[in-house]
Amino acid sequence: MTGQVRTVDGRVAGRRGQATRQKLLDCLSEMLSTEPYRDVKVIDVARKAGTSPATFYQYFPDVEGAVLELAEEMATEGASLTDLVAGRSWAGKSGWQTAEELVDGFLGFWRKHDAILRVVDLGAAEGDKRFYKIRMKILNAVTNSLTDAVKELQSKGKVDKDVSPAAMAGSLVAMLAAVAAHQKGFQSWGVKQAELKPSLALLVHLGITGKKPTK
Amino acid sequence: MTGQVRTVDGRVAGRRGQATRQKLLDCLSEMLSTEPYRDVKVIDVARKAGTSPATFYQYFPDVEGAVLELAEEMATEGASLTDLVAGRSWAGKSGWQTAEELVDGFLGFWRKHDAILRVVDLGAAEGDKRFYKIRMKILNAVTNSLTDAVKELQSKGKVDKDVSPAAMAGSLVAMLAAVAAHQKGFQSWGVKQAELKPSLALLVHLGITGKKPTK
DNA sequence: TACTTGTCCTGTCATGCCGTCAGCTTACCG
DNA sequence: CGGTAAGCTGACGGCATGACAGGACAAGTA
Repeated sequence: MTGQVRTVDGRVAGRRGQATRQKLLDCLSEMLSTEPYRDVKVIDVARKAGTSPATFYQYFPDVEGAVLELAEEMATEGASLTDLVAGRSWAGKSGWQTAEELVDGFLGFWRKHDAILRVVDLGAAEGDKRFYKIRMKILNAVTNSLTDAVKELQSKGKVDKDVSPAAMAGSLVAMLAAVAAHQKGFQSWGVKQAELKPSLALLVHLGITGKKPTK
Repeated sequence: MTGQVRTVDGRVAGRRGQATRQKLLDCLSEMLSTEPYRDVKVIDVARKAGTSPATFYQYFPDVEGAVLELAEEMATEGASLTDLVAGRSWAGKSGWQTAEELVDGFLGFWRKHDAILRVVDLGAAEGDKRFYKIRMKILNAVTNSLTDAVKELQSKGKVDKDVSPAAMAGSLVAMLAAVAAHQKGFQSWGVKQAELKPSLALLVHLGITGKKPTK
């Protein structure tokens, strides 16, 4: 699927080249989690990786290009988020469990990749289609599954027909993403994770099934 | 409350100075809505305002400093968001109306200030306390009111005791903020505003009262 | 009108990052 | 051993940054 890794000027990267490239990505990733995106400079990344700026430009057009690469990587891993919803039951006790595990898995994924996700979020909000696409790729994994769940419940007459499945699923996923992005903020405000998760799970359950969960 | 406007080197700004300062802020605001935050340069803002970079540095320490100024301005205006919740009823039809108007007001405010809010969001997510404080100031207006609403309904026995009012309110507000921030994204994905708002209002109503609304 | 005072703006400069290129070193292969 | 392509870097013009000193300007005073 993905062709060979290539340098900006078209050469195919060999073993050594790929290693250098990866090292640059690793350093960039680390820098993103320790200082503002706006202040990340090519020269700093290069220095940290023990190489020169010119080398950086051999593998990436600019910082944004490298960030996109990191984001793609993460998005691929994010495909596994589908498993949090697909094929699960929303009835009775297992419905509550489904909601809880979805919240748990989502927050965990976000915490793991928070630095790069921040930048993706910004890019998407600024209207950059490339970032938006990546964001969709991650969120769609969950959104589509949730949309299907609502549709199915609707067809069984268990959920009001006037709810738009896509809009409901989208809203819930946006909520999860937002809370996940500001986890630290919530904490410093006095709201503990232990309280946050049940609220989120409750909202997810209410939104999908329209009913209070049986725990 | 706010003392006199001062330049970086301590002089008090007169009428002309304040006008220049404001013009710089206006131009910065406009630039933020037309290009990525990362690419906004002092020299561009100055050029746009018909002045020189040196003038910019007389009023602001850097771009971030100026953005903070814009954000403070907006936060002050955002205090009026409290009115969307304070003193409203959550019972019966008026409860549904409260939810609808909250969603409407919130999305409107966000759309009006989307450019600056993006940057505030990023700053907050990156852990910058100054931005986080501003974000709180805006969201708290709504969050606190919602928290009170939940507490009151709990005391009347209408809502389960095991729900944390703060966590629930915080989650809902985070959802509204997130959806608001990605309004354009939703649209381009095929979800229309007309479908989005009812879903959000429904979730708000469900979250606060625990019950389906009567429309 | 000429002078004074304080505000306001800009020309200029040292510094540092950006992005590119030519050219050197290294690795692989016949 | 020589050829070829990959891999890396020093160096350079260009531009943004941030500081300063000094000029332009408005308003009050004699």
